[in-house]
Amino acid sequence: MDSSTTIADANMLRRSYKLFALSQVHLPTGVGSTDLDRLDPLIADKRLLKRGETIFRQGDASHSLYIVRSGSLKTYVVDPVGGEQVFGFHLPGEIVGIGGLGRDSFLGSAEALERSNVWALPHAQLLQILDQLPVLHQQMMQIISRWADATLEHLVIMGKLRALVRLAMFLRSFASRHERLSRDPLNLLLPMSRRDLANYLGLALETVSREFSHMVAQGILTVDRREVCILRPDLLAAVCGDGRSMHAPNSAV
Amino acid sequence: MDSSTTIADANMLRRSYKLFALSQVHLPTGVGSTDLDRLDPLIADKRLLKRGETIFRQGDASHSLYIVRSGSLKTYVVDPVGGEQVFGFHLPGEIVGIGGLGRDSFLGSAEALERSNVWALPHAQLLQILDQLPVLHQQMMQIISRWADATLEHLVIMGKLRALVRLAMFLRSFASRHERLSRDPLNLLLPMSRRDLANYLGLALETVSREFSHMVAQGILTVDRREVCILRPDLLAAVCGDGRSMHAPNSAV
DNA sequence: CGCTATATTGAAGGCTATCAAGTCAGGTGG
DNA sequence: CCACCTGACTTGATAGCCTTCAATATAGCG
Repeated sequence: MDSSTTIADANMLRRSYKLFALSQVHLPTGVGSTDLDRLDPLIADKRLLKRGETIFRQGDASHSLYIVRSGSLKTYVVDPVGGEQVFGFHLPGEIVGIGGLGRDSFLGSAEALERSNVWALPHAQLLQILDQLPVLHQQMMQIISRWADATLEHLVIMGKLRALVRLAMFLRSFASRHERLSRDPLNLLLPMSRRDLANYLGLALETVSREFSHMVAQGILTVDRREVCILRPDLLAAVCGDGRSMHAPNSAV
Repeated sequence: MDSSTTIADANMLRRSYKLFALSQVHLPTGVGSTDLDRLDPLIADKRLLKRGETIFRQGDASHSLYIVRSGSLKTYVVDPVGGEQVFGFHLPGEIVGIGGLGRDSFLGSAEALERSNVWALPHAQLLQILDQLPVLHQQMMQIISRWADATLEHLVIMGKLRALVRLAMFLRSFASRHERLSRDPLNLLLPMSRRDLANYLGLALETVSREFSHMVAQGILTVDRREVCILRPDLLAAVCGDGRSMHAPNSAV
């Protein structure tokens, strides 16, 4: 990295960070909600969604990316026959609609899991900004990169893992996202229903419930509705590590 | 176009070429073999891989993008415990990068399934090529978008579909890629082993073999080792359409 | 020619889906 | 305020698809 470039871009970067502040990308300390708040007047399209409302639906014309400001969303596709497949849950600071980039329409739908605030960022505006500030491309790439990461992780989970391991891996992943939001990574509040979670994990609703109970019985966590408390992070990690295949010995403490 | 835009795009591509990693996408249709052939003298690093050799391995420093010229590859990740998960198979004309996807190192590995020719596009050369083929600038998002398409299709397959349906969907998808290569879409030559295919589909090796036999028994196709002949495309499509859930009646013709 | 890897096929068992009943929380209306 | 109802969740029993173990057959290869 060339330092003069870094310095020269510093100003633009600071101005532009507000676009991506608190996004999925880790930002330098000091770039916080203040910068994001300065973006406020630039965002023309702000929406307050109630539970169950959608930002966009599969097939809608795609012209914007969306930044979750509060609340949470799920994204999913409906396959031709009517089956639904959830492929992500999105917390504040995260960006949805990436699947609509470079296409005329969205690949899937995005629905609010609770009362949520969402900011729309039109592609045109985004491209204009990126053209003027190449430095931001790295930010953009990291955002897309994170999205790809999450998708690949999802694929691994769906691949050939036992139900217990799938749930454990999800909880660990969700906990780390919780932490990024300065929330307690051991006290999770799941915004999604058991049905959505089960769908995401490629399991039946009842199986998810059963595996929750299983971990509670082992003292790994406590569960009260959608409130999950991780009592033994070490055991939770052990569950993920052990269950590599289909045949995991129950003897695994 | 002004120079600043060009520079901006170049930066964007420089930052983002790693995103092509693990993609199943084709080059944009506007970049056909003619254009690829024009690139020939520009490509310094052309590699002939034997079966089992890798272009790159998970964790290697990522500095190049790869175009499959002949043969075929598989991309996969090895999860911490040793399990392997195949993400995709890549035919001629398709792009395989590696990608730390926004990182410095590759997210997975790419291995030749047969004797294959692969062109490497190091960072510096990529920039030159992009200057000569500005169409790539405009279509990069579409390439990413196609990658997203393929990944989501993979997710749907792994989600909650019966083994028979997974295999049928894969065959249809593979047939369409065959067709894009001007090959007979009804006479497939699968480059991957049953093990890799099973892994990709999230099934056991034997299950894939069994479902092949099942379709043969129904007269949908003939199978001889890795040679698959689709006799009844209509029935194959019906299999995909019917088996939406876990409980598909065997009565389906 | 024999060895190895790949693939097919069979049998038994397990993990998970499905069906079903029951519990609980939240919202509504009398 | 309370009864009722609806939806979300839990728990149990059964069935089924797929995995695993095991044996066999065939193609590729030195």
